[in-house]
Amino acid sequence: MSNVQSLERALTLLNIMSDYPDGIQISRLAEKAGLSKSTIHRLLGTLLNMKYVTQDPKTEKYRLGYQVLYLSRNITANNGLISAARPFLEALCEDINETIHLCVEDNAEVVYIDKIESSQTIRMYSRIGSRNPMYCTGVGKILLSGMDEDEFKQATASIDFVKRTAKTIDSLEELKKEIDLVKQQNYALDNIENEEGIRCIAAPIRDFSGRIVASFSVSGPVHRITMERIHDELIRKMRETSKNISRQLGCQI
Amino acid sequence: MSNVQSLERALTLLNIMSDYPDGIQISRLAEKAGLSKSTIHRLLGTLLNMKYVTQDPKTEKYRLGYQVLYLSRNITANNGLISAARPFLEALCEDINETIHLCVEDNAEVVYIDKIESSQTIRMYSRIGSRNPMYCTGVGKILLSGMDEDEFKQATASIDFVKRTAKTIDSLEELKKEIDLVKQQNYALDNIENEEGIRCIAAPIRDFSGRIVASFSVSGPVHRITMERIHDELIRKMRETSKNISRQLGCQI
DNA sequence: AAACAATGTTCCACGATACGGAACAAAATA
DNA sequence: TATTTTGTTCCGTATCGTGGAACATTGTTT
Repeated sequence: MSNVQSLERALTLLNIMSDYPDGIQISRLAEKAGLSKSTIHRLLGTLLNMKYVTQDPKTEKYRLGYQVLYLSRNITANNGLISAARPFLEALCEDINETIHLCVEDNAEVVYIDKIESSQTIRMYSRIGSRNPMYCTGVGKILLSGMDEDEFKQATASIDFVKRTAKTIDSLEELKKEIDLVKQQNYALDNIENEEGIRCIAAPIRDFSGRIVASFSVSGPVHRITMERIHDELIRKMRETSKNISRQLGCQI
Repeated sequence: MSNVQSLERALTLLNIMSDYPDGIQISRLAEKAGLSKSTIHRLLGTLLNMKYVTQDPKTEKYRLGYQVLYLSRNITANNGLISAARPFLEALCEDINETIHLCVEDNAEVVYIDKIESSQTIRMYSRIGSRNPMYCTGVGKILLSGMDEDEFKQATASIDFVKRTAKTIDSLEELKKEIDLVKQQNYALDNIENEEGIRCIAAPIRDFSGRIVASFSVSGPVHRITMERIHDELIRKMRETSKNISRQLGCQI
């Protein structure tokens, strides 16, 4: 049940390195990872040979290698989705000028698989590939609302409800109620439930069979994403975009 | 000097999995990798825990996980090359208003590491991190032209020449001739050799030692990228930009 | 339905292999 | 020049990864 030690360590090194796009030296890596230099050195040797890491020819620091890009090129299970959705999300972004995220579910979490940035100076911090719980995000609620009973049970079985803000949902009963609401209105809010000062509205993306396969969201600071704006403008535009992308995927609704 | 066994094996599994975007089961992996099922199972366990791999909830097949996306996000972000080249490429794009790509070689393929989009409505489809063969692209020819004999041999040893269009180069002899030409003129064309209706011109980027470390290209539909325009305008402007970026990297030429 | 095949998972004893301290080399800093 | 920091190599040890075997589960064939 425990991890393969050397592998876990090496992957941790990759994770760390991804935070240092300009490279990082062995000693720092040793500190960060809490490992001896010789261990790091050995693991880096293999990572270098396998092209998962490169050594900057000038600074001699270690950086992630292009093999990682090579891998990511074929996470195409959702690549079709991403390229289908992008033009619509870009149009929406241009229209409302707020950050937009595209998400899918993975292991009962929300994963951000694409992102369109607004030109606003105050931007969301987020990162493609990063994760969030489902119970406190609009995109998560949407994905939950598309699940059948079994899937829902599994996805919510081991939730550790943490009150991230005053408004965070913190019980299963409450969550179930909320999801019922989401099913009715066909959009979901994260009304300052995940991060202080951030409000967010999300809508579903359905495939040919009508199943919800992804969700997208508009998020931003509460003073820009007001409840008025949501009702006057955003709900309508989200529905529009939701319908357009879903149609692109063959959804007949 | 030898690799950490378990790590090398696990990375090989990732490489294999990247060829199966819809997932692959343990037994197939065992075949492909020449390892026992139990070993694969154990390694996959750690890869799953670290989110480098996911298991498709329906088919139970294993696919690359989103952690790989997370990693790849920042590879391109601050590559010194990219940030050095970007302002020049942006200026060039603004000037000629066509899509521009920045590429490096990796594993005998061209990898697109940056892209500047024109405001034209008819755009190239491409994606950062995607790959193309070297023999049928302008950027590839440039990178080949910068290789010494050994490197060239290795990069061209296992080319599978596919006639993507009527004009695609489809033999090693022809390719060698073409590369000799490229060396002389210091730019390369993809004259509708990769994709129907698309023409492209590429130029090298050299580092402090004069070595070609990257290439960039202007591509677009043949009716905009005409041979006249190439000779009257583009060759000159590409040379200019090539020189400027290379100087930025310390190249003295 | 029964027999069979293929696949995924768990267990375990063995020994190969990954481990980290130490010692060394090289470079940066004082 | 002395001193600290960083990268690399070496090696004895015990830990950790290994693959076979046995079991469980599912799908296929007769």
